[in-house]
Amino acid sequence: MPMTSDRKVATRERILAAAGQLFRQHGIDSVGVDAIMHAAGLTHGGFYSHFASKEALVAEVAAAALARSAARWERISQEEAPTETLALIVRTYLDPAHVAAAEHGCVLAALGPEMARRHAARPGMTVSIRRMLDVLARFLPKRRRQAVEVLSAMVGAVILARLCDDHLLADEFLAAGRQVAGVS
Amino acid sequence: MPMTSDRKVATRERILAAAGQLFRQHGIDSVGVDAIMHAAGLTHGGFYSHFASKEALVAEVAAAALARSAARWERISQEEAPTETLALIVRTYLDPAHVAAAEHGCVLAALGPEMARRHAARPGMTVSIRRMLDVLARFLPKRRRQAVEVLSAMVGAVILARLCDDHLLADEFLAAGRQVAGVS
DNA sequence: TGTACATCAGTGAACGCGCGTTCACTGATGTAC
DNA sequence: TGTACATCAGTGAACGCGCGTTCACTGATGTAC
Repeated sequence: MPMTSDRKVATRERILAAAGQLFRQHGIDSVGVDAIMHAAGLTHGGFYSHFASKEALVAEVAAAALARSAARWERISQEEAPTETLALIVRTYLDPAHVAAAEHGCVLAALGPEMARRHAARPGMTVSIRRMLDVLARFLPKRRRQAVEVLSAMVGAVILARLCDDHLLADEFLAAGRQVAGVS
Repeated sequence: MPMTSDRKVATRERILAAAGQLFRQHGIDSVGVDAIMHAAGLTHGGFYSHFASKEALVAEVAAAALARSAARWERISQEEAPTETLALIVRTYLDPAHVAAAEHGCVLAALGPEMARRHAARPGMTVSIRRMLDVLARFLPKRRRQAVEVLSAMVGAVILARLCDDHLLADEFLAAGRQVAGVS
């Protein structure tokens, strides 16, 4: 085999990362295969050595980017003190920096409705949503029931904060999400 | 003046309604001017007698469709018994029918992130978000603070319910939103 | 009331452009001997 | 170890297509007299 498969895997992951960032920043339909490959340091023709179509890429990006978020929450829950975990997750999520930098933020808040319309993307995202709920539930007094409330409130709050023309109102949404989680 | 201006206003509103429905169903970038005008019973060339550009239409659709939601909440708050208002708004929003029919539902849940990227659309939406918060605050024990929590949770819950591959999990999100609002 | 005129909402062909995808090619790399 | 060969990730020109927008036009309607 010419070219180690390690190298191919690395290139593939560079494409996934570039696409994930550009999709979250500009939306899926506003970013072409050309722009993605350019951001990954390649030319557009090579795209089809890695993915069957742009739609196939979209589904993989959704799954990969959200799995990264879920994995980060799991890592925090293992490495940090149990009393700090929830506050760290919630404060990082409901932070003006997250509102401002959608391209590095949560896929649910950046692309939720767009991904919901692409049926191929949904199974991969559902898996990660469950993992995120599991982490939250372990650190909330009302467990699972409150985990579902907190995730809903966090996603909604970031989306509404990004939509608002007014920083004070945006901050109200972020504070409201923290309130639902019981994090000051 | 040929053609009564009433007729022009009616046509314009037909275009806005058609665009609002198609955008919520398929996303903004997936719907062309051609498809919008066809849905409004016209041909594409006439579009520019009513709007300067597709972007101008998008901003007007965002403002108009969300203003409709705000107006409906206000009407409910005036016409229904005060003890029923909150439950009616919350149960209608967090209903499987709303999850299934995005094209007739709330613009925040159907197009939030897409609209947040279009700066021209944000001022018009912020006005309606405030109106919706004002209605909710009047019927919630913790007033404004809880209104911001409830709107966040409702928007997040519908988006997450649409994203889930699993109806049971989707229903959990809807129930969680009702819980935040204190509506059984 | 009837006729000539002006207006402009709406038509449909045409435009330049960027999209997703294809394909013949290249050249760096791993394998065989 | 050195050489010939096979593989295939990545290149870049080309494709057909649908997009947003323009524009000369038409014909229904309101206005003037």
